[in-house]
This record gives sequence, C-alpha cells and structure tokens, in this order.
Amino acid sequence: MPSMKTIDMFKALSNETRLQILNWLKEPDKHFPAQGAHIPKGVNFAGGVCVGDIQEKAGVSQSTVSSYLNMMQKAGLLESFRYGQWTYYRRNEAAIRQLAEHIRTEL
Amino acid sequence: MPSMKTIDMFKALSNETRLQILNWLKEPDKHFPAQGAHIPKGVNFAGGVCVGDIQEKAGVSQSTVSSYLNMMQKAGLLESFRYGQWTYYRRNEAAIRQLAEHIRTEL
DNA sequence: TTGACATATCGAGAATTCTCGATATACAAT
DNA sequence: ATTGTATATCGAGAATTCTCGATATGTCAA
Repeated sequence: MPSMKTIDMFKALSNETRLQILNWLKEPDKHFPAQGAHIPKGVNFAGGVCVGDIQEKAGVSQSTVSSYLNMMQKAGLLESFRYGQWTYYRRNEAAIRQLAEHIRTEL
Repeated sequence: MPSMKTIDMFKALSNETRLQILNWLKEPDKHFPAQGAHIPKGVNFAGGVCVGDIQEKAGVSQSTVSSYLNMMQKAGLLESFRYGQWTYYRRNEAAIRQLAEHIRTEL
C-alpha cells in the first residue's frame, strides 16, 4: 500500500510550473531578488523566498501560485515560514532525497 | 526546462492502481501465475506479465488496465513485448533508476 | 472460414485539476 | 482608525483524468 503522501508528491510534480518553482528554489540567489529584508535577526530560514517574488517569476496569478505552494508544502516538498505579512517557502531537501530513495528502492 | 517525459512519469505515478501494478511487477513470480506459456523458446522477456493477469489482480476493467499499461509504457516506466495475442509487460528498471537519480540531482 | 480469445481503441459521463478574478484575512504604517 | 500590502481562500468555467461498457483488431484453433 503506497502511502498517500507519495502520491501527493507525484501529483505535485506533475505540472511544469511547479517543477520550475522547485528548480528555481535550488538556487534562490540566482533566480530571485535578495530575500529576508523583513525577517528579524535570530530567525534562521535561509533559502526561503516570498510568495510575491515566486509569483512574478512564474508568471501565473497570485492565487494560483499560492495554492501551488500550499500544495507542494502539504505534499512535503516545500517548507514554509511566515513572518508578518510575508510567507517564505524553501525546498525540503530531506523529503526530496527520501523520495528519490523511495523510488530507487521501493517503487 | 523539465522534459515532458519526466512529467509523464510523474503523472503515471500519480495513481494508486498504477503504483500497485508497478510494485507487483517487482516480483512477478510472487504476485502472478507463471507466465510465458505462450512465449516461444529463444525469446527472452523474463519478468513479463500478460495484460489479463494484471487486470484480474488489479480489479479494474480490461480497457482501464490496458490504457494504464500503455500510459506507463509511453512514460518509459514499463516495456512491453507482444507474442501472438498476448502482450507482456515488465518494469523498465533502468528508467526507474534514472528517475530516482534525476530527482536526487536535478529536480 | 468460423469461432473463441487477448488486447486495443472508442465514446461518454463522473470526478478531479487547472487557473483565474474577486474577496477575505492578517499585518504594517500613517 | 484608515490605508496599503502580502498572502490565503472562495467560486467558477475550462481542461484533463478516471473509468467504464461497447466495439474493433489481431491471432489462434478447429
């Protein structure tokens, strides 16, 4: 019985725009403006990018990118951190590695 | 630009029944009746299972299983061999390994 | 040739996904 | 308090996927 979460991951990965976002988030500095202007000192969420910047780059509507990011997070591919009015998303590298491992050994 | 084939793989993997089939085909002897009664000597397609046996085990209609298998083959997850009226399907282990590797290094 | 069987393809209705604009919520600044 | 900004949620129409039964195609056996 394959876990539902695995299927949710595959569904989340079955869309070009979402794949792009995941890929851009591999090198946030390269693809997005500098982040964290609104994150207070002492908070550690390196590599996170706010929704607005992702939306602009992806070229889809704000509501679409919001639900995409939410979907990817529910699937475990992303993790998020909210500070004030901003929500920052970044890759969940451990989960992605585990997915690769799952495919290699258990699929 | 993620290849279309990668997305097709993820789509093919986004369904419980198809995941089950892929998993059963890991150990065909364990999950299906003995195969190859109709495969002539000299033809080598070890691990292949015919559509009818997969259909019975999966418990979906014949047309559904046929299109599932076709879809998985087009995505590269399965390979098929037709002998007479029978079509045998088996896993494409190389492609599955490559998918894991792709996720690990390029996703 | 005829009949039986394995699989593929077709057509369709139901369910899900995609994607948007509009609106709501939550917080910041004035 | 009011306004502005960032994000989330809602509602809906279009597109896609799911899954079936019916039918077509190809092959084997009698």
